[in-house]
Amino acid sequence: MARPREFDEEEVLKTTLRLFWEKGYESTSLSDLMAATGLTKSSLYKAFGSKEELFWRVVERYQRDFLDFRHAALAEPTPRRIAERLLDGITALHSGEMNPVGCLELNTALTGSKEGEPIRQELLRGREQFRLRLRERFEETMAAAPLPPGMTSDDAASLIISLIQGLAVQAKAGASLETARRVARAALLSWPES
Amino acid sequence: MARPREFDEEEVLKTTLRLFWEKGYESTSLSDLMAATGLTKSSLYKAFGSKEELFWRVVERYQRDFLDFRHAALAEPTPRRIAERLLDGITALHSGEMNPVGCLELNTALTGSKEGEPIRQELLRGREQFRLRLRERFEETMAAAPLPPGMTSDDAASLIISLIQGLAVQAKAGASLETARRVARAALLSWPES
DNA sequence: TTTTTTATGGACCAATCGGTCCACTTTAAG
DNA sequence: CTTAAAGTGGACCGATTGGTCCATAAAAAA
Repeated sequence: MARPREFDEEEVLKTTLRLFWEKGYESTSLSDLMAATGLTKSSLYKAFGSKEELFWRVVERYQRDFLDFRHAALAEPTPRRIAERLLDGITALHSGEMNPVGCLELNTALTGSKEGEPIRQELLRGREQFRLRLRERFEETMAAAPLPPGMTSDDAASLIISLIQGLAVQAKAGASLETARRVARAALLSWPES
Repeated sequence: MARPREFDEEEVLKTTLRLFWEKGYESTSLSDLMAATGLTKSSLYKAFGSKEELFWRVVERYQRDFLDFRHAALAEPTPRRIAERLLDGITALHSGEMNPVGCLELNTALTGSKEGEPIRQELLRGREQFRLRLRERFEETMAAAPLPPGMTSDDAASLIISLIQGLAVQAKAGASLETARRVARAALLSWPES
């Protein structure tokens, strides 16, 4: 019963996702968002509340649309298969032609002003939560196929997380798809086949 | 033949190193630097030229004082020993009680405004240069002791670099010394002892 | 057609950014 | 003692930051 939106919210979220992904939260300015979406500040704030709320909407979409491979990976029946699918998924994510390089969350989480600290903390919490889920799955599946001898599920989870972050940094630095693939393959050399 | 400095340049560089290290280049403001050093903008600019020139002075010191373990590592006689010393060095760096967490260069290199782009590119160049030196040393020393079977010197160098970056991210996220040590050990499980 | 409700454009805000400028001080050389 | 050179403090600069406010526009409900 009022004036209708002149823009497509989905479209705007898609556009802002690309921006935040590429530059992280703090380095993406309202001006950037306005220029990329064609919207005015008023429309953005009316529709999304604030820069931060818009960001969280975007993170939600990011996880749903681009980090979905994590669920499939965790469902695999052996440690090696889990690790493989995780590293493959990350590699594919970073080499997607249409995707900005790097990881939205990592690009946001590393540095920034004091104002951005709560956001970084929150992202960090999510990452640690995933690490715990990964460790749990390693624990559950190491009966089906062992981890590399001498490696605990905790070691393995931390190692894989470190590799994922490392690959994200490399991607941001311009590493090629082949490089990422070879790193992933090399990292798993000692992981027993199921 | 003029008025003498009222501050110790070494001391100022030490202080600004800590700031840039913790927050990266762009997230460290002139106000931060002034507050931490007790100097005015005039003194800083007179002594160092600009924020960027000061930053490069600081990077120089960082590499000299904190990244020196890389030289020792590259001088080791086998691939595994090289990799070990690199990962140990990074682990020690990130767990130093007096050090800010994370890596000065990584904290600067990931995101920022368009103005900071040249700085990020330059840091990136240095990183790639080190990767090439590492690959070269793997190539030279793999006669003395082999790399893990199926891993080329290029794979190995990219893998170790990825791990180093990953460990830096983890450190920034608050990972403990023990965690870092276990990741390093786990990563090298399949590397033949010399 | 009038009223109500929402959307939009743009002016405006204080705070902060890196950087410049200049008056003033302090020292050593002459 | 004068002069020249360098250091210092602080006012000032334009640009940019995220965010607010209000007048106007548009459409559905009455």
